Amino acid sequence: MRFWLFKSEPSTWSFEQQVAEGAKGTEWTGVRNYGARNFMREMRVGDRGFFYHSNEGKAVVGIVAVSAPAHPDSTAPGTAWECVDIAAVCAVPKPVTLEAIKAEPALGEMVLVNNSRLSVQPVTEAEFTRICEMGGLDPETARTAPVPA
DNA sequence: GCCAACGTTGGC
DNA sequence: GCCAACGTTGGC
Repeated sequence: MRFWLFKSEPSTWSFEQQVAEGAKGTEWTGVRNYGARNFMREMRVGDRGFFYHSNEGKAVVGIVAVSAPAHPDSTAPGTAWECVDIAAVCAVPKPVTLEAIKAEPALGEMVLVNNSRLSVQPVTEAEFTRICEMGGLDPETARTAPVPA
């Protein structure tokens, strides 16, 4: 299992909206960056990720799971762009802010810190674990809890 | 609202 | 294939 980070402006698509969509999940459409697309191609069903609110909140607010592998993005012309489907697993009890992430030495190598504009990013297992801890969420639960219906 | 960083586009 | 111009993102 690998770990990822999905970034969204809450005014466009929030974690609360993601939760409301349930286990089937939703297409993570709109990514128009080749690096981000390539990461989505590497994703497998069951991989876990963080849901990050950019601009407003600027914090990791939830855990998601990949519910469908990469497929053409129906909102893009042609088939050059792809997306995966993701489903909400659970909220992070204490959202982990960008400020807190930057202040944590163990997270200094995160893509979020070093390339803040990439909207889909890989996260290492160590980073995943540390952020769960900071957010008051048992990392084992974050990795293994089933997606609620 | 500003601006820096970055990715993409398009002219050469 | 290079690079300047431009648009967008996202933190501040």
